[in-house]
Parts: sequence; structure tokens; C-alpha cells
Amino acid sequence: MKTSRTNNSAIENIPRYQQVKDYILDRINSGAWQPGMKIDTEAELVTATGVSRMTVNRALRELTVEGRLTRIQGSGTFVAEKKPQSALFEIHSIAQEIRKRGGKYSCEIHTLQEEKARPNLARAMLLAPYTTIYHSIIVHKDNGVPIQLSSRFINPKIAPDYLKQDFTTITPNEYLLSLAPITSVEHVIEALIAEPWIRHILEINSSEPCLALHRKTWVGEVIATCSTFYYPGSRYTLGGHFTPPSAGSIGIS
Amino acid sequence: MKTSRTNNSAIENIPRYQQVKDYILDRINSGAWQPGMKIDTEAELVTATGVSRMTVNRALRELTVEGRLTRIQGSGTFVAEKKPQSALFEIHSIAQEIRKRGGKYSCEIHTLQEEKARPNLARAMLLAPYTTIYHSIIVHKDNGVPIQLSSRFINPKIAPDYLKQDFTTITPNEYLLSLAPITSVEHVIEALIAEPWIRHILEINSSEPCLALHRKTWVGEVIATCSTFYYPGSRYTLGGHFTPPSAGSIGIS
DNA sequence: AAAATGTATTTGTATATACATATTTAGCAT
DNA sequence: ATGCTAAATATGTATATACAAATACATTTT
Repeated sequence: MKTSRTNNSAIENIPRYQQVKDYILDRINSGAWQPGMKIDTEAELVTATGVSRMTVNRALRELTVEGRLTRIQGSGTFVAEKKPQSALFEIHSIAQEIRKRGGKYSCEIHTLQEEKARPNLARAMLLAPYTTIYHSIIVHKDNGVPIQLSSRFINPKIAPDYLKQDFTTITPNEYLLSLAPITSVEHVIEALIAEPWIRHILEINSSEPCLALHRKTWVGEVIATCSTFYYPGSRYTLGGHFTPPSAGSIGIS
Repeated sequence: MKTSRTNNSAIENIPRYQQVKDYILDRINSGAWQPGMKIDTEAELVTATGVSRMTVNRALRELTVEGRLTRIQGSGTFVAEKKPQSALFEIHSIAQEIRKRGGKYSCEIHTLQEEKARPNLARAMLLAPYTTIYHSIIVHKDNGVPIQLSSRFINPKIAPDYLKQDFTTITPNEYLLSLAPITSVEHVIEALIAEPWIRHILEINSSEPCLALHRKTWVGEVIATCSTFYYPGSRYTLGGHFTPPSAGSIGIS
């Protein structure tokens, strides 16, 4: 058994408990460990990873807090069932929303590329400056009329194949939700006069107030951000009972 | 030094790390440790609580994840600054919000009267047209500057004494919350150029985009509505970054 | 067969120890 | 004073050990 504490992987300095977390997440994400399944015991993980039981325990405990695992004393550790997303926040697909209203949905991919995170953004996403991230700008249209523009920054760690998706058939949101359960969400809303390039895409002028919704999503420690700008006059409904939302209500995509 | 592990407090079986967390939270909540302040070091907490450093460390680490503390290696542990909580959902009253920010809160009651519900409004509130309802328009000010205007329609059934309240001492929201638990809420937000009378009260011009929040509240079958218009430039945060204890409790008031 | 019992398994918590890493402080040389 | 260096301080991580507590399983008893 290893007793040395120093991290042997020379250059990188990722804590061992984090490496164990990644080890487990890899197996969950790859599908080797399906939701509901019992995973390795602490003892097995100790021999598999070569770290002490306390370190394995920490990794498992944190993944439990993050909602990825469920632990039962005396029984074992299980992959958590995916949470129904509505619990955290009602998130509809813009495509479905528009079709329901009888409109014809289409979307235009304005940007879909790798970028280096500027310091401000990197800080918000808890990354080192100029880390590689994925960026998408997508315009959603109703009968050819642009109604919202969303700009997303995605940590590649959470969606390595993000750039390879065909977002004309699946919305980014639908795709991301299919990957992992969201741990938590923060929304910031504001009313503003949009920047020129946004106004140009949404075909609005400089006197029309635009609603912006900034969303920050946590999946464990990994963060994604999304800023959506709505066509003036749009209304955005949160929550709801039985009453159909007023005309023109738009769901989040 | 104690070496016994067993919990001596006979009946209760609260883990020691949790007791340490409570110990710290007590000091924060009582105001003894103010936001930004450096708190005891791990070593000091060890002597204060009698548990081992690893246990203190766990308590501090968890409180950090929970957003109550900030830790800086080599420097110390500090009480986290309070996030500007959403005035939007009025978790705390707008009055408290403003005072906390150092401003001087005042409010102006613009309207507080009985009215007959116009058909549109009556339908929204599931009432017969021209039913008697209560209507209030209140302007909240920060150092004399108007920052938001809220217009409420209340079903007398839920708050028969609504018109008799002194809304300079208790906000309508606080009063209504004290009456009955809310069954369900629906929010609609929009960006718009406010109507002239609103612009006049909020002292804004016709080119400034205004954020409006329309809230419909159900208490059983009884409905109340509230429309709030925010001063331009306001931003509102919904939700925090830690997972709510029970899913769905985003903290809508 | 059902119930009770004991044992092994597995997670949960607590501690002492050790070393790593970042920050602050004090002392020293210039 | 200024700037550098070393020590002290404080947090961060890793391990071995120990016992507690809940569950699972096999065995015995009724």
C-alpha cells in the first residue's frame, strides 16, 4: 500500500479526492454505472484507486451532496436517479413552445466554436483564465421571425461533444439536460437596450427594451452559463398553476 | 484531550461536525461574527469545542460549500458577505433590503381603495366582473429616490382588513404572507417602456427600459395579483448556488 | 416455516499524525 | 525606508486507525 502523500502525477496538481470523483463520474457518464445501480464499495475503490479509505469516503460524500450518488449505510452506494428538472426550475423547450402555438420553429446557428475564456468569464465559471471553452450563439425563430438569441458558454468537461451536436434537431438545453442532472441554478434578469450586434440579429431598434435572462447552471463543480435575449414584447413565465400563461409567453429553452 | 469518540450527550445523536457547524452558525446569526470578519482559526475552534482539527475542518469546509464562509489558505476563515438577495421575490422585505444596503427606506402610498374589477382583471382572478376588490399602489424609495412601484389587486376574501393596514410599517407582502400559506405562484416578467403615469412616479423617461414582474398568487382558490415595476438598471437574482434542501423550494415568496 | 440471533459487510464519524501550500509577519541586509 | 529572506501561521490534503450504526445474510431456535 502506498503511504506517500505527495501527488505523483508530476505536473498536474489535482487533489486525489477529486481524481476519485472523476474516476467515478467517468464510469457514470460512460454508462458503465447506470442510475440505480450499486457501485463499488469503499474498500473496492480503495484497491482500485490506491488511495486511502478516508479519501474515497470524501469523494463519495461530496458526490452524494452533489446529487450524483445515493448512499445507504450498511447497504452500499448507488448511482442517483436523475432528478426531474422541473423540481429546480421549469424549463421548456422553445421549439415545443412555438409548435404548440402553431408557429413554425426554426433556428440559426450563429456561432459554435471553441474559445479561450476571458478572465471575467473564467472567474464566473471557476476556471483558469484562457481555458478552452465552448461557445454557441443560437437564434430561435418563429415563422422566420427571430424571437430570442441565446449565448452559451459550456465547460468542455461537462459536454465534450458539444460542438459536434446538430442543434437544429435538438436544442442545446435539451442536449445538456440529457447529460447530467443539474445541481443548482441561478437566474439573473434585467431589462436593457441590447448591444448593436444583438439588436441587428433580433431585428430591433435602439429604443425597444429587451429582456435578458442570464442563467448559471451547476452540475457538481462544473458551471455553464447562458444569456438569453428576448424579442421586445416577450413575456417569460416562471412557475404556474393551471392558468394558461398570457399570450406571447415564452418558455426557456 | 478527549480521545473518546462516543457522543456523550445521551439522548441526542448529532454528529460532532454538525455541532461545530451549529456553534459557528450561532455566532454568525447572533451577529457576533459579522460578514467579512475573520473568525476563529481551526486551532482555536479545536480548543473551543474540544473536537479534533479534522472534525473542525470538515465543519468549516461544509459551511464554505454552503456559502456561509470564505476560506483563504494561509490567511484565515471569514464570514461570507451576504449575497444581494432577490428583492424580486421579497424573501426579505424591500424595506429591510434597503436598510441593509445602507439606504434610507421610505414608501409612499399612492392608492389604497376599493374598486370594481374590470372584466379582464376579473377573469384573471376568477371572479365575476365588477366584483369588489382591493387595490393598492405603493412606491418604494431608497433615500427618497423611487426604485419600484407595485400595484396589487387583492381578493377581499383573503384579506378583509387589507385597506386598514398601515403599509408604512409593514409591506403588503409581509402582511399577506402572515395571513395564509401560499398554494402556488406564477411569475411573468417582461421588459417594457412603462406607461406615462408609471414613468412619472418612477421619474424615468420614455427611452429607459423598465423591468416588470407580474405575480399571481393562489391561496387555495383565491387569487391575488401584483405587478411591480422596477427602476431601470435594476438586476434581480433568483435562486442561489447551493442546492435547496427540498427540491422546488427556490424561495418564492 | 417463521422468528430470533449472531456475524459479516458496508457506510458514517472521530481522531492523531503528517506533510503540502499559501499568506503573513518579523528580521535582516542594503 | 526598501526589499529580500526566513520563520511562523493557517488552511488544504492524505493516511492509518478505531469504533459506531445500519443493513444483509447465514444459522439456530421455536
